[in-house]
Amino acid sequence: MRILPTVPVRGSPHAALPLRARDAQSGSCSGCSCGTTWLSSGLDDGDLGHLETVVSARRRVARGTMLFKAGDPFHAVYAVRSGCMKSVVTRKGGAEQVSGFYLVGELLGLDGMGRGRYDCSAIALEDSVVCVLPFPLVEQLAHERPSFQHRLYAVLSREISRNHNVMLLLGTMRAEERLAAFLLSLSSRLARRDHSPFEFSLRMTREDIGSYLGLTLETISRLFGRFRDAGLLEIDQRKVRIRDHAGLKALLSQDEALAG
Amino acid sequence: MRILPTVPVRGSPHAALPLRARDAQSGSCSGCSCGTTWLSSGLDDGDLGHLETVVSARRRVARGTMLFKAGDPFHAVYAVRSGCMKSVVTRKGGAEQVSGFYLVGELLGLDGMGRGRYDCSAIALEDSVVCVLPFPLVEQLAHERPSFQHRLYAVLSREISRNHNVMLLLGTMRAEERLAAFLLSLSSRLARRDHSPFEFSLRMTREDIGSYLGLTLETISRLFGRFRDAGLLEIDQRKVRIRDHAGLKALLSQDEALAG
DNA sequence: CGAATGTTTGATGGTCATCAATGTAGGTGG
DNA sequence: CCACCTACATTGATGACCATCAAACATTCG
Repeated sequence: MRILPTVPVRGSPHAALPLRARDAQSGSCSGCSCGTTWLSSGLDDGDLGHLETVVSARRRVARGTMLFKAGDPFHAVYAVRSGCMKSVVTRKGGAEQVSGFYLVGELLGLDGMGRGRYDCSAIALEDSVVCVLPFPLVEQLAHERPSFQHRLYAVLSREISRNHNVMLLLGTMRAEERLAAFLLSLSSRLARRDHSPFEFSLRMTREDIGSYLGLTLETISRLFGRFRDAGLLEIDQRKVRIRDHAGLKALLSQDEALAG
Repeated sequence: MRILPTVPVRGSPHAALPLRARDAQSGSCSGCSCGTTWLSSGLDDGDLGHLETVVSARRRVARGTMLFKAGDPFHAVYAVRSGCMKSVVTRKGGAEQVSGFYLVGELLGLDGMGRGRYDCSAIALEDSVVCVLPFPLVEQLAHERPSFQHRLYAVLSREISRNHNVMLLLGTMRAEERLAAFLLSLSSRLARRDHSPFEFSLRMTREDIGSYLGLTLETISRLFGRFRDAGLLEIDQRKVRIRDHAGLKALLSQDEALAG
């Protein structure tokens, strides 16, 4: 196996966590569950064993700071180990949009593979820790383990599918439906991580949500109010409690309900 | 090399073109330039040589018919050899949206790798021919040729980047900007295929364009009128002639122009 | 040629952005 | 501990932008 190129630490001045680096190099990364979500389903244990050799280090990202910036050279993919991140695309004109939120166990930075440069910036929504997966190593491991390879294709492709859903959301849904879809998606993603699907805390601001959904922060705020009044959910600042899951779902297929 | 699994022909009843199948199996696919666009840049000739072994067949797709349907099992990726295709995502509610247009030389079907099923349908905008790239073979070739592998990652990742741009478009641009962006993108993609960037013919209806841009067909029609009146372009039905390329570009960075 | 499909153009209104003002949490230093 | 400050959230008033509905026109195709 080729020697690990030291991963250049970029972006935030906080740098990598040196205290865990030795663990990582020895292949332990104990307690790091980052692999179990994005590559595990469908993998046998043998493949998971190899994943550890890819996790070369972890890195702490303080709230509000950038893990990487659009235009930075692409060296690694990251898995969120704790905390929460957002990715932001920027237009030449200067307009920005949140292009995704990344919860514990989810992967970010995949978009950088194409040009060799990240095309969006990653910013921590709260103090977070990510696992660094240097791309040359990912590539090599993929080459050695066909099932890992397959899994990697799947991850990339699923990112494309996810984007299709966002395009549908932005292109065809009205504000209410967008927020309902967003909340349901968040809920199910959290549920996958042994979190309650009905009670959680938003890590992002109304503005972030609005940007992601193509709406303004005021509209988001009003919608939360409307949802509360309709008995769909309770909301206190960022604490959300879903009261009527079915009701939220019903918002999505409204047109069908009327048509049928 | 493993034996080529016969590619199951799905979707349209038109099936594969038998007359060229022999060519393809012998590895010639003469005149098929589909590979030269999506995998060529940056590849040496040696790799291109291998591409031919992947192109197992071509398939004719009549205007308005489906190459594959959302939910169909994923077996192959397709490269447009002639004609033009669109992809369509469908919501459970029934709402549809055009998620992309594919010109000669471009790849479609990548989104199917994740779940093993296509998550959008591909429909021909005019009588078209596609090259069939059976996925097991693509995978195998990628495994054998690291540079091909790399190229494949790049293609997938670039699709993600492309989607980010569409999300930006749908999330932050107003109708005028969206159409300008669309026309400029089309223009530059055609230019890459030795086509004139200033004079071309739209293969899709106003409704398709509207769906893709998150607008209605009437809005598209009105915008074309406005662009014509502003001297930005000439348009006669589907024939477009760009008269003021800079003017179109200016529409995109409008806010910046005002801010700066 | 007729029928189907796609396009243009007009009138009207809904949805959501914008502007503006007030209210609330969370952190910091006196 | 309180006062303060900053960031975030709520709520209201107004109108822009674009969807919707409707009708006439053009083009393509069988």
